[in-house]
Amino acid sequence: MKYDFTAIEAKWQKIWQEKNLYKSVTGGEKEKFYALIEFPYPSGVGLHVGHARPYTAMDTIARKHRMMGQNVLFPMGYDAFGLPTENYAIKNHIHPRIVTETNVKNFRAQLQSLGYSFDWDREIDTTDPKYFKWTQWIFLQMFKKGLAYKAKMPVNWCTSCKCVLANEEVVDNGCERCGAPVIRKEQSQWMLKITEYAQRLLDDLDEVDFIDRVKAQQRNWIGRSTGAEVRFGSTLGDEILIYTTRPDTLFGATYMVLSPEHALVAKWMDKLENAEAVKAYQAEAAAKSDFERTELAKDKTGVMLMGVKGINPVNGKEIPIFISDYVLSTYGTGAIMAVPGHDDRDWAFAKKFGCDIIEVVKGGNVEEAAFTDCDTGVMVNSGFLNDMTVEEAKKAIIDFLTQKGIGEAKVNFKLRDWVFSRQRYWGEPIPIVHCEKCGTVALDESQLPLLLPEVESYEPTDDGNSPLSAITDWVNTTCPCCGGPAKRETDTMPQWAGSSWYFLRYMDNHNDDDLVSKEAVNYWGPVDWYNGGMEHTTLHLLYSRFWHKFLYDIGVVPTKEPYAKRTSHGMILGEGGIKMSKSRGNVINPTDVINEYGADTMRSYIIFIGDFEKAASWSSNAVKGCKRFLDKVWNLAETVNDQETEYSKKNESAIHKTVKKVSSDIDALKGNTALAALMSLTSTLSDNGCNAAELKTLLQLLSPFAPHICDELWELHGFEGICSVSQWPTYDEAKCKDSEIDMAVQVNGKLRGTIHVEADLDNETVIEIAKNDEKIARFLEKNGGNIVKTIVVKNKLVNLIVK
RNA sequence: GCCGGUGUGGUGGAAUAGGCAGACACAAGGGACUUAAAAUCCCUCGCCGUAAAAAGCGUACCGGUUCGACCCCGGUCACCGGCACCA
Repeated sequence: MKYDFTAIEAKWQKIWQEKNLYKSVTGGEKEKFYALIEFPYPSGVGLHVGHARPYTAMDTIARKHRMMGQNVLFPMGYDAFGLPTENYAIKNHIHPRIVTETNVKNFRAQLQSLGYSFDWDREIDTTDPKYFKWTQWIFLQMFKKGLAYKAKMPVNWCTSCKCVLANEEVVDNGCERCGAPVIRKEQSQWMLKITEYAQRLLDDLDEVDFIDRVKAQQRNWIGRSTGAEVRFGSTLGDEILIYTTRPDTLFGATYMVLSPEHALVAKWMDKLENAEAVKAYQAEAAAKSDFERTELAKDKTGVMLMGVKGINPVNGKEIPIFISDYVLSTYGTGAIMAVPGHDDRDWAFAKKFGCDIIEVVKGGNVEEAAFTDCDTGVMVNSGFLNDMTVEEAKKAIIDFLTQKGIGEAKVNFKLRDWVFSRQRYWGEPIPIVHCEKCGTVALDESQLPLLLPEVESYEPTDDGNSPLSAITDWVNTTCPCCGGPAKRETDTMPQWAGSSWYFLRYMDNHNDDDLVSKEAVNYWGPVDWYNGGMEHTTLHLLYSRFWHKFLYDIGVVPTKEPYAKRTSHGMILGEGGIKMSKSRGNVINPTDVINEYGADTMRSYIIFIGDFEKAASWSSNAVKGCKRFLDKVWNLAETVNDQETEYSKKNESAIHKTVKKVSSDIDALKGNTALAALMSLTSTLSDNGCNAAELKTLLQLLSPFAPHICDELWELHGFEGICSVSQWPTYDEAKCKDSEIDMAVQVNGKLRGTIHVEADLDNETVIEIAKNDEKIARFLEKNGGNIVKTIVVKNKLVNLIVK
């Protein structure tokens, strides 16, 4: 019989579905295992091979854990709100809901054709009102706790999407999604106070098993720094609050810099002798895009404020004050003390503007360059701090500032609050109304979900308003508080909203009364293993940790962290290592591969392609290699016609070794070497002859990778039950050893031969055999010398040291 | 500049509690089967060298530790990812 993968795969996908084979039930005796992958955005293009990599890898893990007897939750859903759907809808005059439905249907079919063992009863869709009811509910809870607030502020505005972006969504000064330039725009926006959770988001990284690069990237993004806030005086009487990480260098502060937007500048404007120049600089800075502001980084610009001086609180010295855009209004206090002797930027600025440079830490030459790498230095020119180390001085100055009431220790974060509103149609409506009398009022929970109105046009507007603002029927409503006329909030939520909690909904997706039941979340939480893309590290992954901590605080979830473990996969590149793209025409469609070679080949190849964490390039030839392997397995199975239940002596150790290797490799995300081991085992069994017991184990080990062919061969050989839910084979450590082995023989650390010996011989015997080996003996004779030392690594090698 | 990572045959990649570098596969070459092709099977396949061996060289580069280093340590270079005037 031929290996007819098309028929086999259709047959088994149907059986799995009909039997609900991969259903997970909440509760029970079995140990739970919650495996999660990032749900896709169902775009019109369909599933990409880039999706297939993490999905297939996690499917092998889920399948193996299920076979090991665990209760596995492995769900799938759709993150379906978002701009591409909306843009497609606008262009083709189809409602985004219809577009979404079509795309989801297509995605589901593609996912099923790959044979993933999802529990399809738990499928979710973020655009389903039954789902986004709870997204809105969480927003309301945040609003009630003061974590969601509206603020007018400069925001990132994507010129193409006509919509604001979160800081996390700006990449290289462009839009993360479409790449169009991002400009700054003053606009009133909904914000979420993620900064309130900054310390906890940082601290709790210690408690989770995330790969290091994810942790490092999140730590970087949160950007904690410690230092002090210090109140400087001014000759106009106002206090100037600055933040510094180097309070020890306070005596070296020779000038101050305020950001151009700093409130004191406006306050002082009337009294400034050069108000015109100052205003001109402010206007110039405001007109600069973020891109220009960073482009010009090397050349410092600024204007001195004439008519006011700062007063250094530790020595009473009057120092000049500048405004310059190298000081950011959004970080710290928007004002700094400049210590040119020990900060590169201050040094560059001081040189250009002729400010004094004072050395306060010995060790460098501050006339040549700022001495910044000075942790081990000793203080000078610093009054009572003189002769202290930098570390001692930091402590002493903070004590001093605190005592005198002119400053205190302060922690700062780079993390900013999350800009949460979007001026687009296809997102969750924000369940808020604006009432002239009562102000900003939350909808009553009983009014959730707040549905999107039907509209004729979803076109975004240039004036910064959402398309919803034009739907007066919908906008005009009554205030839930006073019953008077009120207007609905017309901005919608960003795509990251629905994905910030979706893993909770999988646990209990049919619940109409709660976001998730206590029973379900206590049983399934936290996610045991979450795999996803590195590109989400400071977006979705951080946001969802934040939401989860909030839900923990209000008692909805029992754990501080949503995910116990996080791994990440590398990209799949096109043939020759070039990025896949439509314009290059090198995009691989999984469906084409499945049609030509079958899902099992597709799955095997995507696992075999290389190191899971690294980028890998597609190779059509290598796909054929995996097909050949499955053909070999098929052909091998055809040679088996006995009813044997024990492994043969000949194959025993090979089988045990392979069970061991495959078992550990799957959980180490090393499916590539697991498959290599299975290829070797298949060759061994082909050479030695294969009995039913051996075939059975081979099929079980291969099943997580290529489940269809294994279920089919299992059935053809009359094994009991279904292979993909059979019990995972075990191995005996003692039987993983060969009775005879090859050992390397080195002389002075260089390989000179090998000996074939019984395993586990004692050192003396091995050394004797090695010395008397023909090749070695000849070598020793030729090169002379006495053996002065011998090293034996058991069952591996002998090293003879000769002088 | 800061943080993280990577560097191994023609190619994808194996091998790290320091112990035979190149598993497994792709490509290439040779052979068998075939009227022929496809498929399949067998052999070769790091460099250099040889009739064949042997010897020599080889995991980005330089150096160190060790009986022994792709692996550990110090330094250098290249590339990839993230952040970036964050005081």
